[in-house]
Amino acid sequence: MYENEFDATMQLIRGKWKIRLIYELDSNPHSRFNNLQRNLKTITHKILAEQIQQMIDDNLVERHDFHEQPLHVEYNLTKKGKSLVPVVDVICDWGLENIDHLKLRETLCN
Amino acid sequence: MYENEFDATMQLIRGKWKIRLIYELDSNPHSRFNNLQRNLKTITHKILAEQIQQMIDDNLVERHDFHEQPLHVEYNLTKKGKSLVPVVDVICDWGLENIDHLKLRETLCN
DNA sequence: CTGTATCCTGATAGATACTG
DNA sequence: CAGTATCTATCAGGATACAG
Repeated sequence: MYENEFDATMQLIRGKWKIRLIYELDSNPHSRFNNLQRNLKTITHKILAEQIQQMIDDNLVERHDFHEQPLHVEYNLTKKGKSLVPVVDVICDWGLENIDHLKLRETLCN
Repeated sequence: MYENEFDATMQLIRGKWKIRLIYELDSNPHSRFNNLQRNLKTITHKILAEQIQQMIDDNLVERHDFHEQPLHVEYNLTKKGKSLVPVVDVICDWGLENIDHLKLRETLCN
């Protein structure tokens, strides 16, 4: 149960790393756990696992286990997850226009 | 200093009540403190003051003190604040399409 | 009417170590 | 390689009381 559509949507993307994950999985489909951790640089192992799990629960990400040894698991955006990309883009674009670039450590969106 | 444009923008709208405030001030300009508290129903006095103050600091809201007795203060969206309305709308719209309506306590956007 | 200070609680993130 | 468990730090939100 959510307050409203906004809160409901925000809960899906609020997490500190979730947008990064959306962009990451959007540009690099079939990413493996280690790939993601490497690309997100400062993210913690535990936090990555946590945020991915939430996104799976929210049906934003799907997990494909190859049942190989050593373990081989790949992650992808679901259709629902992909549909969030343009939403996130709008937020980024507003930021690009309205946030002082000197205050940005890095640029995420085009 | 922010991580990126997305984080920077999110910080402005992340607060639990900020979108409500944006919509509220957008549809009812020149709102007074009591008005806002009444319309947001379950918000706490202290939290309202806090979130408004942050939005003033972020240059999203402007405060007009009439210097009357008893105190008379009105709040408005700044130009920057108004420019966030379409961004927030996009988030709401995505929610309208993707969140089960049965799980929503109320509807915020058209 | 508007605003501030104190204290408390729950959620989120991170460091670290352990498991199959 | 992928995932879990424990413990800790931080912060946002809220209850309540006080102040100009």
